[in-house]
Amino acid sequence: MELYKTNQLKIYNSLSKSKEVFKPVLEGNVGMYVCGPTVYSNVHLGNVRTFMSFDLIFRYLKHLGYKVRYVRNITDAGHLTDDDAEDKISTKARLEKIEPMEVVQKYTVDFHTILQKLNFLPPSIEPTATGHIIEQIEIIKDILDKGMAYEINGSVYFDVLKYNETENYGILSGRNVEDTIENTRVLDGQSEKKNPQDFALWKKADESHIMRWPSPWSDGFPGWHLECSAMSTKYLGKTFDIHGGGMDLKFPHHECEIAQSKVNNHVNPVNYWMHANMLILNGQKMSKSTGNYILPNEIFTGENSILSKPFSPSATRFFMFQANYRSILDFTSTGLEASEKGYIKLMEAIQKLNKIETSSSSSIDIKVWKQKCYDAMNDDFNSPVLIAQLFEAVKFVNLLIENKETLVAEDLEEFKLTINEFVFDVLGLQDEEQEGSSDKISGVVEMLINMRKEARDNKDWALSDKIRDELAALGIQLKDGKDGTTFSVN
RNA sequence: GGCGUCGUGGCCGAGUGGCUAGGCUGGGCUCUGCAAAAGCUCCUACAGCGGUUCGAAUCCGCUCGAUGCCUCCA
Repeated sequence: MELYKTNQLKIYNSLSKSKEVFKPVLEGNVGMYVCGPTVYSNVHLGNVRTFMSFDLIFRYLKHLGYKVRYVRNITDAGHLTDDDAEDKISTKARLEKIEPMEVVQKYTVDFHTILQKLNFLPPSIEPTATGHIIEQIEIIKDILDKGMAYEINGSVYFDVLKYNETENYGILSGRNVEDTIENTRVLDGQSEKKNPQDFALWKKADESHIMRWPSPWSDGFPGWHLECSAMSTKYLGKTFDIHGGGMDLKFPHHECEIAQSKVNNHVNPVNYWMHANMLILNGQKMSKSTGNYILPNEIFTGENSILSKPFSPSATRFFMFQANYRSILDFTSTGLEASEKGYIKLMEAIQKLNKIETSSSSSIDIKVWKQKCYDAMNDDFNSPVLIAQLFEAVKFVNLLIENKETLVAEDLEEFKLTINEFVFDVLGLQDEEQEGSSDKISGVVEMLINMRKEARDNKDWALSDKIRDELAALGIQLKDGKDGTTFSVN
């Protein structure tokens, strides 16, 4: 039987600001849409955090036995910048003297490379904005037909005030339109809009604009928020289960998506809105535009002044998951160091699992422990609490090795299976140490361990310490236990 | 200015009324030829002020501080 039938998953819904029991539209199936990156520069660690949070969510939903269709888009059409009315991708193209789609290609490849290093599962569908211009134009036509948008000088704008007469613009972000009127800054080039809070569905392109498509209104490009409505509806339906994204997209992006879809389809597009919180650096949000960011590759190579050393992808994943996805997380080198040590400790315990011997009785209640793991994840994907339970398991492993605790064969199997499922399938960690050391190296080290044992038996401390110290210098640490010596590669 | 979020022990980070996070660091003990590893153990905190309550880190109010959004942003 599928696990979701016996596990009550609760999800924090940004729309209701509370945890709700998760009930998908279609039993056993989940439709999830996450706003992907705008591919005009290298993806930074802050971007990665959001996608990693949803990678965890995707993995756990799958683990529970749901059939998940996970759609994560690539925004390759660019968005307007506020000062020059030129979109980001064509700005970058001019700067680097290459074609816009070349920029898109370059940074899409970078995005995929980074996520692969970090052991992300690929989404089910990864649609692009430029591949769905026709769908977007159709939605604009429909919104115009329904009288919720107006055309001026070849551009089309959504009429927020009119929409708000019958619907609630601000339902997600907690704003009300009256406040928005008073507090919207006056920006240049927006005077053609009826009201400052109206947002563009279609923008007419001026002569210099490279990325442009024909439409009934002008040669131009789609507005800021339309692509996600178009693609989520196309692949997941008018109402789907989960829509995710970074906290900074809540307003206006997601608010606008709701408005567009509501007019277009007369139903609420999303049942559960999920927002991942920001990763901060030097006390401020990581952001491309302010230059306050760190790139994943800089972590893997250690080439950044704030880092004391390089850190592996799995250590980075572990660091992220030691905080809840809804909390602000502060990125520091010392924080990563602490997580790395914890991660190594966990991996070492897993390597020791097959050395545990079975017993005629169990002194640990594995079912109780296992349930705590599920309880943690069922409580809005509480990965830090899951990790705390995994450290409980580490303690168990060490005690079992020393025969201070015992397990019968059946319990031991369940214990091993549960650890492996949560560590590798759900958290998506990898045993990098194991992969780094080949069988040949293991054989050589085992040989040296045996030689050292002979030396120790002969009380030849000079030789035994020499073997130990020289191996340590090579990054191989020997660990003397009651039942012999083991080693780990750093 | 408006709409939010947050303020937990040396550090990072869970925790929404009474019971415990967990990791890292540091101290002690056990084990060990020594060391490391491992185990046990100690350092027991909730920004401030007031209120509700038999009882609050947890609920309410105010103050202070931090931060996000309000313009593209994960």
